[in-house]
Amino acid sequence: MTRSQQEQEQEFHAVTLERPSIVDARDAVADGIDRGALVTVFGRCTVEYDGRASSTLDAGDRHVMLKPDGAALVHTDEGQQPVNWQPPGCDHEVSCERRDADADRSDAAENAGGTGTETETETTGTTETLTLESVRSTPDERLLVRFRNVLQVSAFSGTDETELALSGTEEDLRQRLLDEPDLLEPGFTPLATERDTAAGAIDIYGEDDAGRTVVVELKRRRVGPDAVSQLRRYVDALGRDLHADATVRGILVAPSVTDRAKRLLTEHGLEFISLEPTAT
Amino acid sequence: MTRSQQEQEQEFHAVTLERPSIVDARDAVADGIDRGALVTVFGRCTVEYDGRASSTLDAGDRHVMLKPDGAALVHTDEGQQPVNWQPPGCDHEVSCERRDADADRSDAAENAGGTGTETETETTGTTETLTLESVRSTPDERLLVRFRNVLQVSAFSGTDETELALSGTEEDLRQRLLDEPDLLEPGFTPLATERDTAAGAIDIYGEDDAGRTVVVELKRRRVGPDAVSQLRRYVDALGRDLHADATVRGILVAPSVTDRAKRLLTEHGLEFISLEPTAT
DNA sequence: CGTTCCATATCGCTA
DNA sequence: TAGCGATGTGGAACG
Repeated sequence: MTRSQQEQEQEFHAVTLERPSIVDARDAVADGIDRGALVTVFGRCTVEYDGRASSTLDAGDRHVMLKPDGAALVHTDEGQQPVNWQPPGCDHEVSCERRDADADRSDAAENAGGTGTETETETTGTTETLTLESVRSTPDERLLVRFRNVLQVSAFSGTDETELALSGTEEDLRQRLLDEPDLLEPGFTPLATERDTAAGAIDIYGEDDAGRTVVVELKRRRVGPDAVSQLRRYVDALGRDLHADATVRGILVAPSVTDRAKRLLTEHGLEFISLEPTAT
Repeated sequence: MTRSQQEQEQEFHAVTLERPSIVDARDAVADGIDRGALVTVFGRCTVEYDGRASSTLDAGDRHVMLKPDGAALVHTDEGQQPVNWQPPGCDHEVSCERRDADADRSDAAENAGGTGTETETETTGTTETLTLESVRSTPDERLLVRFRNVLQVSAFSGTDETELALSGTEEDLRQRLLDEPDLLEPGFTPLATERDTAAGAIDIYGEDDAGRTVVVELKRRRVGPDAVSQLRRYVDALGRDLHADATVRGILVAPSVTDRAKRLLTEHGLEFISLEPTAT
């Protein structure tokens, strides 16, 4: 094995502790963070969040992931979304805390202090907690996870230089229409994309065969009222930007529209063309 | 230890395999899924998705989570969001596949078939893959993760009966305004919430001290043009629903607005009141 | 189921 | 950094 291969191998590994002590867990998490690893902790914990909003979560068994870019994720056994999280850019800190054994059940006891209740209880078995804290600024946000029981700590190292190749996006729909403008209507001529107006940028700006200005708003999927409002904003703004007498057509391009959106389109003299991001 | 405690203990545990064989990994994943555990796999894999859109991801080291509710998450070491995923409601399947060693680098070789290239290569060391597949319908979607190298498989069992307590939401802002209507303006009287119109439901519907109809749209944070359009839709719709001569005021309530939104408000004769979800 | 709208939305781009 | 709009948005409430 060459030196290069050794280094690569060294980068691709996992360290796992099962049922570690709180202190061992702390050391493993700290080491993983220091080495730029992706760290996971599974166990019984409470969660507190304060920042754009505030939340608390009582004790339960959850999976926590700390990423080297500063992101933090707390997952329960349900849902695609984490129950609590922190965006990339945070500083992760890990520590041990000696807490009142009742504190995790009721934060009312948080300020009780060492009043002799630090003995073990039959339900918790320990008064020590593994504390994970992820903090960032702009906006100021703080996530706090306290484990009273840790079943597993892991630190994963690896490489991922690849990029996702995705198709079926609004960008694909745009290319499809620019490649074949007649899909909108015969004689349509695209003149610009992302054309700026006082209300924002128009997806596709062009002219119809009669020389009338056309504003095209693209959506990759079935649309509701919000997309109609968006198109309307652009048509209004362009009408002001150009002469007051100029005729501006607004066309929504999407696979389909809801009934309410259809009504709004009609109400405001806007049009709809059914088109999907990829050819069927 | 009582029987009840034993059962509870049995529910809270983790099974971990480090550097398992592909076959052992398959068995551990299958067992975890069968037992309703949260299963994680870390290793070098490729990912394919097809459904609402389509995507492919070349080989890299990633963390995969399979939840008992059918959700699947593929995480790299960066970003809060998974690089690929599947929503709850999927069926997870796990299997071993014998594949052409080059197949994971280029799917062009996928249909090559057994043409004698199944010998091990120096870079992969094996031609077997651990394949995770998560499928659902409505819409038809399929996620396929193929591991060439598995560093860890874990299956976590636990309980989480708690619910998140969250504050600082739009609902809090609504309650704040309903409790103290003068925060909007002296003499404001709320008459209904979620009042339905042809354009959708109004957050708060009421009257000012002069008996004029008031439409209030709430946002928990700083708003842009979309919120103004939304308010405008409701005001327009209510104007049609009521008599044509009725005066309808539209008031946007949020912590702050962007310049462009401010301009749109003025353009359409709408108003703005600065208010946050929670008292400062 | 589909529709509608909120979200600690997140993410990428641009001025 | 803030604004703006897309997202395989996800999720809940409602019809």
